[in-house]
Amino acid sequence: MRKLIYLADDDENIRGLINMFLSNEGFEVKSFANGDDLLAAFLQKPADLVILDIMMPGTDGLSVCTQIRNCSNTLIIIVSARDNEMDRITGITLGSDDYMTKPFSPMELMARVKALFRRLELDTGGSSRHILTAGNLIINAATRDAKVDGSQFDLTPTELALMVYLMQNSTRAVSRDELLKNVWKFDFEVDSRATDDVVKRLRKKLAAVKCSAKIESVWGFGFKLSEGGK
Amino acid sequence: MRKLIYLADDDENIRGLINMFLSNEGFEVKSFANGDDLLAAFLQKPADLVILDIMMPGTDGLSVCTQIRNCSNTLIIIVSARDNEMDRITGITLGSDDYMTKPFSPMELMARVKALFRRLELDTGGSSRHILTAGNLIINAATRDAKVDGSQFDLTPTELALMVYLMQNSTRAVSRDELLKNVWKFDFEVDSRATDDVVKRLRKKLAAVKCSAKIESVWGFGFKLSEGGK
DNA sequence: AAGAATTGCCACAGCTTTGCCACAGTTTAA
DNA sequence: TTAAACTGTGGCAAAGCTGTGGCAATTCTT
Repeated sequence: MRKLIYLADDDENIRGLINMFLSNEGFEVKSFANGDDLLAAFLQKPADLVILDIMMPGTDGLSVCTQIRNCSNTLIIIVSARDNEMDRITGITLGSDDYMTKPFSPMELMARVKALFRRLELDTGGSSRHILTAGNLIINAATRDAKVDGSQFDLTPTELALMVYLMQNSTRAVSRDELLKNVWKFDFEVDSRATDDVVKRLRKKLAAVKCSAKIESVWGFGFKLSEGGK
Repeated sequence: MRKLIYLADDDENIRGLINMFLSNEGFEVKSFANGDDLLAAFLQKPADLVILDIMMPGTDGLSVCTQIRNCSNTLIIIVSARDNEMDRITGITLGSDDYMTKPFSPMELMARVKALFRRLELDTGGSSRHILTAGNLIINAATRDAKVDGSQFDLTPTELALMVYLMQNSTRAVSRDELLKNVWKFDFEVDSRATDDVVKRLRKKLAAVKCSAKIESVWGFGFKLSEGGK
């Protein structure tokens, strides 16, 4: 799906220029002459990325940045004619993801916009990445390699799949149902303790190789990976 | 958990400087005099963020960047003495998340490092809209995390469900019947003091972790959450 | 085809949760 | 003031959940 980008700058030439470059790259762009209009539009329909000039009539870019960040995770780039250390630092600290000073190269802006979307992709859709880590455990899902402290050990297909799923979702607890659905591909409701069995075997193997990562039980729910004390 | 940062630069002064600043901010830093050493260490134990100089003896920073990006999602910042548009653009395009030119302000580097971690956090952790708060209590219904003042504590399934319901309806008092119907899924009329029991245990747990939010009884009706404190 | 590996299931033991009870303390209403 | 209704508390036992070892069916290997 095409990414939607909002742009606020009081200089019409700059708006046109950036708009052109971004559109050429396949982005959907909406530009605004001031921050208030952008904010209003954003509250109506959030964009995937926002580019804000600091000095604008009405609410300044930094305030708009804070307000957007208060209610959204959207990517934000701040652009400013003022170039001193303090401005950059406050700009970034206030919640923007990048800060560029005018005059800037449109090409560099393009590169940075793409870098931000790439980062978003890596962080969220990251299933394309095959190397997973948890504590001293490294699993390469592509080559089916599992290593602890550099020494390799074996996992069966199911064990590997379960481990990979837990590692891909290591920030949260995963329910047994979710595992049965996504690792076992059972669409229907089943009452099975298959998950417990695989976890049982995984725990034994991980302990045998002194892996710092542990599979913890979440009572009445499922499991959660813990990296284990550093 | 402390973030691990790898840093490669052939200038010992710069290594020391950056190392000092990052350490002061609570990061765990390991610095290397060239890219090859860093890459070797990274393959052994991946870091959370990598800072690469471009011009170094041995493999240059850009190649190291590409190699790391090939096998990992780690955050990468490229730092270079060369400052022209083309360098910046290729640097960012090759897979780094940010590009800074020397000489740079250590404070700005700090700000950008933190911005990258913040983005990572936004993309992975806080992404879900299931975060509920009441006083100093934070419950993430999706990850089943319950925290008071940042320290996590455990809730049983029923306790969690009841707490979430109360927090979702924190503006009003909730009757016992409503709780039995929506949390216990009892369709029929029952005379049960199950709610009181769970509330009893919840109160004990909340008090044990010095939670400012309290479950208040509404006489002859049910319960109501109060944020407490302030 | 025989042997090995994998994997789901079972049964049992041990632990946690949770609803219930009895009783004491509190609030409401007559 | 008193009785009735309601809530807080500790204990308890049934129900539910998890860890474990063993086992059998299936699949993979040789």
